[in-house]
Amino acid sequence: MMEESTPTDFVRQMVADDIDSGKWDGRVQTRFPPEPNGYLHIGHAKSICLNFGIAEEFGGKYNLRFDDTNPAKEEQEYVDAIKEDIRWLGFDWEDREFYASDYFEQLYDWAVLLINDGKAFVCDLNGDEMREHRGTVTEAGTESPHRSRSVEENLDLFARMKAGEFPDGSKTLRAKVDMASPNMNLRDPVMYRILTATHHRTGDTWCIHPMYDFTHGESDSIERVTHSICTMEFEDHRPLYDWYLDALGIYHPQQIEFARLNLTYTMMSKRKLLELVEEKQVSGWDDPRMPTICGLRRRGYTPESIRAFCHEIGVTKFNSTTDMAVLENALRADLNKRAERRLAVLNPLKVVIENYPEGESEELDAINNPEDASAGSRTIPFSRELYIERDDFMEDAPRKFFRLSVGKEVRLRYAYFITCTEVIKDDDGNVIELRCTYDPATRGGDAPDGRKVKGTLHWVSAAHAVEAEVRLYDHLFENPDPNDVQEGQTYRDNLNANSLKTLTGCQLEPSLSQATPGDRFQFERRGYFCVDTDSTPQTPVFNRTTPLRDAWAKIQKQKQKGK
RNA sequence: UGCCUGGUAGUGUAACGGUAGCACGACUGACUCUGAAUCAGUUAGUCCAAGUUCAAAUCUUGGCCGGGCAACCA
Repeated sequence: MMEESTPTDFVRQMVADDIDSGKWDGRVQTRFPPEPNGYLHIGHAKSICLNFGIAEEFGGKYNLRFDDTNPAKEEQEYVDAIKEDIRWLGFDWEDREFYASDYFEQLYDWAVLLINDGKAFVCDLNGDEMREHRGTVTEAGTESPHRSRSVEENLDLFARMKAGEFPDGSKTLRAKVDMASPNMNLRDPVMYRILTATHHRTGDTWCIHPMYDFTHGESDSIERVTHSICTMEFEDHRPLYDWYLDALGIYHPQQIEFARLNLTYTMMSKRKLLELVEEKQVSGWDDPRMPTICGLRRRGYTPESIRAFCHEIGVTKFNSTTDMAVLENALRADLNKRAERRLAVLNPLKVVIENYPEGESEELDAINNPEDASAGSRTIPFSRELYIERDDFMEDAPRKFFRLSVGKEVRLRYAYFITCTEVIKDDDGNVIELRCTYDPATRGGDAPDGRKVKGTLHWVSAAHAVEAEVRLYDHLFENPDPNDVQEGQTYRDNLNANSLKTLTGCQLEPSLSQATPGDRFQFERRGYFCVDTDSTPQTPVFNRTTPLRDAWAKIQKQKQKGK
């Protein structure tokens, strides 16, 4: 149990207080209630980590419950994807996988009970009429003309609604609360609507389906949930949550609201994410630029980094936007510790070592992960013709440029010191090849005479290299707030045209030919990369998960600004 | 305009009437066979105004500003 680990946020505080006071007999029971109408995103991860994390920390249980009361929008595909994502995040709900639709029978009985108590009635108003009767935020609504129907008539009508005697939308069951309430949710809310659609679980058994408000608290009650944690937009619904439970006189959990996650350069709106997918702005829900769990997974994020992030950002009730850099920091911190290093040249420039014998090669030792000795080492082949990164060479190099240029000596990582002697250009003046010499005495990367070089470059042996496609990703949106657009524009106008750059002809060290989809590496001096699901042994495809911090790029950027 | 909520460095958060702290970012510097990582340091904050108190980010009152709510969605 909790020893000295003090509560870190107001929700945990509340749970700890309840344990101390014995409010729920020391029990902690939470739930994560997704609607299976879309894919989970990083915002859901925050909720999952909160709900499930609290149960874990306080020795309680957590349920996965699908809030599937709207067959028009929900699909089995989403149920499967949601389960996969939560499992990947590292949570196990054991046998506690529930569906609101499992409670339809009980919910119906409870609705009948409310009718019998005179607390619910069948209403014939259509959508437009109901809207007119609802009033406005400043004016009270007017009661439905059907509000005073007798219990018998209501019972009869509701039974016939269930039996399918009336067309969709022609009648509703409504709670009799208060048409004058300043809280719109309490103005005789709809409990049931007639909606004929095949449900992914109940099929065509039901033509009436309960609304969220009449389902959620009741489901929590059935599952003996102690703390029903949800996002702020349900705060106004809490009075109704409480009203139903009290009217029914059943077990009454506590609803607690927290602020949803916002992240810069992306968005969490399920509706808009769906639009991006449907409009083919991205390749799918798992496009590596998407904030979805499956997108992050394909991008190369680790579940551990996502959980660490969710822990770091805390939980409050005020709306805020977390800097994407915080997520990236959690990612790099994790990957730095576990990703094996490899040498990979993304934009190859050919280098010929003139004093290295033709047709020969040798194996050099390379450390797999300097942060983890147990990762061991590997060998990489070296030969006369190599590739280095194009921007590791400059003809007119500034003083601070520590890399290669004519007459300068640098180290090839784990290999030799080389000095550039000549630049070869094509007819247009483009650099197409460098001629260099190497110092055989520096084998392994150290000079016996103790001389130092300022730069160390990554490289691959041309003859041994594996050719690959590499996809470079950047923010999906230009603006930190995608919805910050001019009049008449939408978030679409904010899409970053350069969010995906595909590089072909990249040259990787040969050990990478063994990599399989999902494998993560650090390409030294470049960033963290993972093998994409599109990858095949013939044409390997790597995604750049995130670049390494780049002090040199920063210096250049500052110089450009200064000019 | 009514109701519900909330305002602490640039950003995200902590401080439970008693020294405003942490993380990310930014900026220095050290170290370096990754211009990475690591280490050290700098920067910068209680929305405003009154009040209560020996003492207020915290309590009171009044402003100001932000978010949510008028689906037979969740």
